[in-house]
Amino acid sequence: MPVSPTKQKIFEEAARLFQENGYLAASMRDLAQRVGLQVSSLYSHIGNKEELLQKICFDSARLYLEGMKNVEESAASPSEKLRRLISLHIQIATTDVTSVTIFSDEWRHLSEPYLQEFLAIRKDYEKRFSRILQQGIDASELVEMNTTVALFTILTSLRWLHRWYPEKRGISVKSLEAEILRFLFEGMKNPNAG
Amino acid sequence: MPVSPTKQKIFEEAARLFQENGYLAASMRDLAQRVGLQVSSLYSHIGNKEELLQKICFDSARLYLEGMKNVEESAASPSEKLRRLISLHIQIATTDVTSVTIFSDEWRHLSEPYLQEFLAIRKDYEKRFSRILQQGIDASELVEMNTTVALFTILTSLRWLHRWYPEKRGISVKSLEAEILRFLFEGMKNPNAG
DNA sequence: GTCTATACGATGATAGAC
DNA sequence: GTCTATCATCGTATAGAC
Repeated sequence: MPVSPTKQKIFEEAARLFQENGYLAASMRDLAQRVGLQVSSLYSHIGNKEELLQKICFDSARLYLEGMKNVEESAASPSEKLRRLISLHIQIATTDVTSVTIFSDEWRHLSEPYLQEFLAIRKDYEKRFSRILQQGIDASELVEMNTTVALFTILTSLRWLHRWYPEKRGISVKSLEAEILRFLFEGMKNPNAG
Repeated sequence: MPVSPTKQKIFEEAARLFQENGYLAASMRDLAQRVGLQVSSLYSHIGNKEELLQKICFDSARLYLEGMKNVEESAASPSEKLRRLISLHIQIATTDVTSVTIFSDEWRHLSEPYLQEFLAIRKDYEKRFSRILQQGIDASELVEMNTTVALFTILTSLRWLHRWYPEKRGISVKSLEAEILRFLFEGMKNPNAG
């Protein structure tokens, strides 16, 4: 079903506004001005402010979950799956910047029951991510390590991209990805160090 | 100069409140209730709400800068300096949880000129961190790599600790630190992989 | 669907008595 | 320094005319 152009624009401007100011500091008055409507007119298209946040958060979550599903169903080795997951995060962070920022930082302003639902999805994602790490260890492709520490170090380490990338387009996504993958897999120590 | 006990308590409760709710969602009414005063009485001790945020942000910044200075002035090798810096971050994140959370996430609500001042300090810190990375590369202790990517990957990768640590005391700071240092320096690939 | 007008609560902050 | 009382402002959201 098609979404009306006005509604479309409201969601787009909301994403930009939430990213710039944060959800709480972004007012419906600001949003209305950007869209070119009176505040009350917004409510002909949406129910309330949080609905905007919900859509952004759960749409982003879906991107990650779909990516995870693809990776899980592939026949790749555990470490190759891991590479693809990291690549997925970089891809999303660099192509859907506004959404990812909100998804990453503003989900905490969801009200119940959406907050619980969101956290459950995230926990599920982390669990499936951890499982792949463990499979890599079991297959001796990855070194023996605490998978919880590894999980959060990996996931968190990718969370500067969506804030940093829009400003510094000097580096291509391709080489950025190669650099990050090398860092996480090989570490930064020179193996030939004296 | 000593700080009055009431003022002390106001700052402590503010730190906790800001951490739990975020700066914007934390109201002076909430704070007054926690301190056990009427709202107006708070203003006998502080000028305004943002003053609380400023103190927390710049106090935290000072911790990192002092740590950086100590490391820079030491005679250690570049990679040893890097180890100490990472250790510093882990130390601060696990001992000063409330402040670090606010320092990490809520600085953006500083108003001018404090915001600019804060960003300048942070930029200075990142520059000095990068310099040590570059020295490590020049000394062949670290592998050839993009120092910007490395910088942000390292700094960001440590930013889950202050959110995660308070709940999961199962692991000691010592072994947490060892695990993280190993991950960042050696990577997660098994060097003996077939 | 958009407008004008408005309701209504919460916010940070102040005035002035004690 | 603390209190009670109050202010001005801004927030989300609604009512009802066109």
